[in-house]
Amino acid sequence: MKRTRPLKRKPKRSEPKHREPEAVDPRSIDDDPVVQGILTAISQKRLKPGAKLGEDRLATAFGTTRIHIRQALSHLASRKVVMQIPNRGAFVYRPSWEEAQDIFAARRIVETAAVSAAIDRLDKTGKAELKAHMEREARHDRNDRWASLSLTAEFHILVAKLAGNRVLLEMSRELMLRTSLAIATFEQPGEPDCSPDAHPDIGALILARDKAGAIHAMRHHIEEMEQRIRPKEGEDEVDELTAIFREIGARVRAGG
Amino acid sequence: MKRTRPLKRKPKRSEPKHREPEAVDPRSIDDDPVVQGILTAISQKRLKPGAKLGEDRLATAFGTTRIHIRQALSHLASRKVVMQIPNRGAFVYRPSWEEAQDIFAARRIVETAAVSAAIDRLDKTGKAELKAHMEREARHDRNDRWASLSLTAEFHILVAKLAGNRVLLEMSRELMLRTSLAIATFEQPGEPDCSPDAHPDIGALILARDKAGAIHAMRHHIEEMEQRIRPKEGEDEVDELTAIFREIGARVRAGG
DNA sequence: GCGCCAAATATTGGCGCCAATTATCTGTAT
DNA sequence: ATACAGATAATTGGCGCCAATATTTGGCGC
Repeated sequence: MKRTRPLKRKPKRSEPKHREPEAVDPRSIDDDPVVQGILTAISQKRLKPGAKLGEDRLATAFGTTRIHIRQALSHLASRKVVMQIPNRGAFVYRPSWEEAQDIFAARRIVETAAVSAAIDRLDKTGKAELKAHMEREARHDRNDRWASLSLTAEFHILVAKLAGNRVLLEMSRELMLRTSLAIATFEQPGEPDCSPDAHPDIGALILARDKAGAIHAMRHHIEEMEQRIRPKEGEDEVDELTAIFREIGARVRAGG
Repeated sequence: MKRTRPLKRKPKRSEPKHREPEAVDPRSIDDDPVVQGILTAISQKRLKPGAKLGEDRLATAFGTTRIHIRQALSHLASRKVVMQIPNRGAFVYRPSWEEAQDIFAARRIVETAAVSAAIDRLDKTGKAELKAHMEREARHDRNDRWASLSLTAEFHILVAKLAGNRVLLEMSRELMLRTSLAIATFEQPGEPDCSPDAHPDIGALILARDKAGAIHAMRHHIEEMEQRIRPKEGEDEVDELTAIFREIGARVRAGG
């Protein structure tokens, strides 16, 4: 009973009728700190596939309640980022070898199409964004593994954004995440995810509006990534989560 | 739990070394009856975009509890099939005009690639499945609108299945659903979703392994669907009850 | 009659408790 | 020492209750 008069934004209330779900801010669960935290932890490979995501542990780490955690986990399960097993809990999703290959194949399809569309509708703003990203990627510290991973993902997301299709952008985001899981599951130790020189090449070809060349470069780039993973048989992961979540939870509480 | 039991403490308990979640039943929430019910109701256009999905009503309708309904609704919200607004409830998702166009553009990308892959790996089983579906579609009752809609969707899903990529298949399923919502939102009354002759043509071209022809036919087919929708300005969406009562009132006034 | 304001109602959101299930630990026998 | 079995702790799943918010209804003034 504190805000008796929030004063709706538009005085255009011609309809005394009710049913209008529009005109409300669609704050999604994607903006949830827990979801964001787990997502970044996964994309930065700080959470390994198969790791257990206990509800109580996450709740104390993020400083929220268990119900909130459950909502976040079931959302991530719907996006196939975590795997929920009845009465056992939630685990970071571990794709099969076939699924990993399918993810890369899907990325070849989606991202080559994104390159094509991005070139078609490339304008001044898009060129500036692309150049700015290439600057950042050229200048970044290659020894900082987390920054490298973030920049790598951002490049592909930026290309999808330049394509101007929000549905395609969503699909690219999902595929990027699942690629992280696929690579984390099947990578050979010590190798980077992307070859460092691929992104400048692709970016330059996009800026030059060389559609065939850019598409070929992107396809080749994704194939190169795919060839760095190998099927593997059995391995058990060790639980190292407490420290990670403690740190992430502290950062979230601090308001980072 | 932190200090719920100060009586007996055995801190000797080690960290839970979790078993690898393999060899468990992968029963997902997609198999949930509520999710399936809402999904089929939407794809059959029995639930219109913007319709309110009240928890209590759904709970009594499906004969289950409210918590179960909430899980199903949040899952569907993660898949962008329903829209959840805080403190207001869940509604059938209503895409914007731009999103509807993006959905069709994404389908052109994904489904032409699916056609290509399907032709590449077409084998005896695939040919048989395709022929069987074409038989069913040729023989079905065109006046049964729900059956027509189901068969239409099944054709596109079958092509995605023949492509042999599960990730691509998931994406096609999502796009089919969202297409249903886009068409239901922006369709002109009285027109069918798919032109009736398009599927046999595409199927025949796939069976003939005419890759360029099949891709072109699929792209044209999707463009044809897209051209049947129009943006609507006067968004005065009259809700169902007022429409019914308006009609009844008119009839009463006319007939005495 | 029309439009705005306030009480009443309905619906959603969240938290605590307890049952069900799983995983772990301990004890005993081979 | 290993293996099996029972007991016990920990974790997840589900339900009821109650607060918070939105929607509808009723009332008042113009």
